[in-house]
Amino acid sequence: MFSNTVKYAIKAVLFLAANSEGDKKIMIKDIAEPINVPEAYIAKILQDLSRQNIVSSKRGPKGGFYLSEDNLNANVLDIIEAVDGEERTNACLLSLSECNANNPCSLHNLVYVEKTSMMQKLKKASLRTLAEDLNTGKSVLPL
Amino acid sequence: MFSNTVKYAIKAVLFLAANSEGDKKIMIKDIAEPINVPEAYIAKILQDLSRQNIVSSKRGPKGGFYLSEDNLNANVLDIIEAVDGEERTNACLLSLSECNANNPCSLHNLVYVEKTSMMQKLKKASLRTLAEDLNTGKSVLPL
DNA sequence: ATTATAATATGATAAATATCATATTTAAGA
DNA sequence: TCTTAAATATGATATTTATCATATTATAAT
Repeated sequence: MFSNTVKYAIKAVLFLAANSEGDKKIMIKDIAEPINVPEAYIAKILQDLSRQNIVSSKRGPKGGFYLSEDNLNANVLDIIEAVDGEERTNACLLSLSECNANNPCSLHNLVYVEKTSMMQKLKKASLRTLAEDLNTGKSVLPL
Repeated sequence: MFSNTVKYAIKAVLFLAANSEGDKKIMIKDIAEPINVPEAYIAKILQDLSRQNIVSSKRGPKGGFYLSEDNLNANVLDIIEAVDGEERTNACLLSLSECNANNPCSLHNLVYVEKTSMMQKLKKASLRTLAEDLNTGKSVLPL
């Protein structure tokens, strides 16, 4: 469903959301280990997300990654689109360039409702909320 | 969402479903062109699907690919799983090995309903039905 | 039987994704 | 201001996915 990069990105951002309070910063190695993602790889992804203002960072001693209040208002779809590009999430399941109710691919009618609803859900849930779920034990971060 | 291979496989099989009546056979090149997929690539995919009894084939003159009555009873999920393997379709969105209601990843609660429902739909619709939609103009095959 | 035709098997190449490694830059603290 | 700690930038390697090419095998028709 999602690429490794997207999964890793989501995990890392949610880890930050759940673990950095205020402007407390977390180093790459302290992110990589608990979410079980190769350090150098998650570093590259976080650097990219930082450039795109999905996460915040500071270098030097006592530096690291964190989420600003603004960052916390983002949602999962924002992360997915930052990594994969928007076209990809909106793309037709069979890659028909113009796939819509008037010109539906064979799967469009079948799963359009579910697909749209899924995207909505991913867009509605803020990182703040998801972090709360993690901290109250309502959900867990993958190994 | 799906890999190119899966998309191509679905397109090719649906094309066969919609265009081979009875035991009329269609050659690779006459499949590749209308669905706009590289000939050598779709050849490889169809050979694989043939080995897995998703499609039927016959070599030599007047040979080609077709769907037996039995093949026509399959569904889209069968194709996806033949190409990608079953694990992949059932996998957790964040790759948590044990992701379920008791131990849900951060996205599980959020989209489990939609994801499950989508899989159900892909499983319920037989190739026969989807072919009919194509032939009655209710849906189109991607370019 | 021979020929022509079509899938099959196999392997080579290319492109994209994932992973590893490291020199450079920024900033804190002594 | 020097040292150290952190992200950043960059590029190399590996793996997977996608694509191309071709020799082999089966079969219909002559």
